[in-house]
Amino acid sequence: MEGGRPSRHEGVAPLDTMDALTQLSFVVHAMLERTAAEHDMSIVLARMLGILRDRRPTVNELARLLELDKSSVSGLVARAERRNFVQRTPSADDRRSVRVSLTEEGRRLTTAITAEFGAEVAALLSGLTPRDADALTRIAGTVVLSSMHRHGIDLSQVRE
Amino acid sequence: MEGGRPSRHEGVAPLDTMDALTQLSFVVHAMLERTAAEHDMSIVLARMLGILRDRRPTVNELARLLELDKSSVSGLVARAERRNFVQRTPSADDRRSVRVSLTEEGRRLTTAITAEFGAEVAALLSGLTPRDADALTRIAGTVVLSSMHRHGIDLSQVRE
DNA sequence: TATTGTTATACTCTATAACTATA
DNA sequence: TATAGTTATAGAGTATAACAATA
Repeated sequence: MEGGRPSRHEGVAPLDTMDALTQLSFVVHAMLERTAAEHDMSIVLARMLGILRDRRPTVNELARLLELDKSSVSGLVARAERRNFVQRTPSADDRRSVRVSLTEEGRRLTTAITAEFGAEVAALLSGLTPRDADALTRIAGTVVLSSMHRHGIDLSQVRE
Repeated sequence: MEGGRPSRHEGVAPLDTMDALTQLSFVVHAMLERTAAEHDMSIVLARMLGILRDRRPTVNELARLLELDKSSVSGLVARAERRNFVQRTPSADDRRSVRVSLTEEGRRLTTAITAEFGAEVAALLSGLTPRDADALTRIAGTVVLSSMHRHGIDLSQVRE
C-alpha cells in the first residue's frame, strides 16, 4: 500500500506491481485534486461537472454515474447550484424529476479545468519515451475496459 | 476528466491518454476504497496504517508523508487510536512530540488489507498478457519516480 | 521566539432514514 | 404501492487559527 518493500537507497529498487499501480493512482489523484483546488473545487465536484459537459441527467442518473447515494448527489448539486455552476430544471415528462445541467460559468470552469489537467498529465508523461507513453495509454485503456466489463458497466451508458 | 469529446489542444496530451490515466486512477482508487471499506476504514486511514507498517513517525512526519495539515493528522490519529489501531507514545528526546505506532490489531488489519488489495490488483491485471503487465508495472514505476523527483521528494524518506 | 501537537470552528462529502410529491 | 428528490442527522475528513507546552 505504501510502506514496506525491501527498499534500497542506492540503485532504487523497482516498485512491485501493486505499489506501482497504487502510487500511480495516488499521483494522478493528487494531481486532479490540486487542479480542482485551484478553482476551489473538490474532485467529486469537478468530476460531476465533467459528466455534465455532454449530459443533462436527473439526480438519480447522476447518483448512478458517480456511484453515490441520491442524497449525497442532492447535496452536491445544491452546493454547485449555490455557486452558480449548475442549474436544476424541472423535468417535462416526470414532474418528480429534475434535470441537472451546466450554467455558462460551470461550462467555462469545466473547460478550463480539463485543459489544465490535460497539461498536467502531459507534463507527468513528458519523461517517457513516445513508445512507453503510447503503451501506457493502450494498456491503461485495456485495464479500464476489462474492469468495466467485470462490473457489468455498459460503455454506451457511461460515455453518453 | 470524464466526458467524451476528442477536443484537442496544442501541446496538450490527447484526451485519450488523459482519460485512460484518469479512469485507471479512479478504478484503482475505487478498488482501494472498497477494500478499506470492508474493514470500515477510509482510504486515508488505510494509507496511514500502511505507512506505519515500518515506521514510528511523529504527527508532523505523518503530516508530511500524507501531505496533510498536522491538525488533520491529529484528528486522524485520534480516531484511529479510539478504534485501537494505533497508539501514541511520548517521544523520549523531544517532550513536545509523540510517536505514532501500530497496535497489534492495527498490524493485523493492515496485513489483511494489503493482502486483499494485492489480490484485487492481480485480478484487475489478469486479463493482460504477462508482457503488458510487466510493461505497465515498469512504466507506472517510471512515472511515479519522475513525479517524486519533480516534487523534490527524497526516496529514502518516503520508502524508509 | 520557534516548534509540536491539540482544540475550536467551519466547511465538504458521505450514508441512512424519514419525509413530500408525484407516479 | 413505488419512485424522485429533499431534508434531518450523524460522522469522517479537511484546513485555518488560536492555544499550551516545550525547545
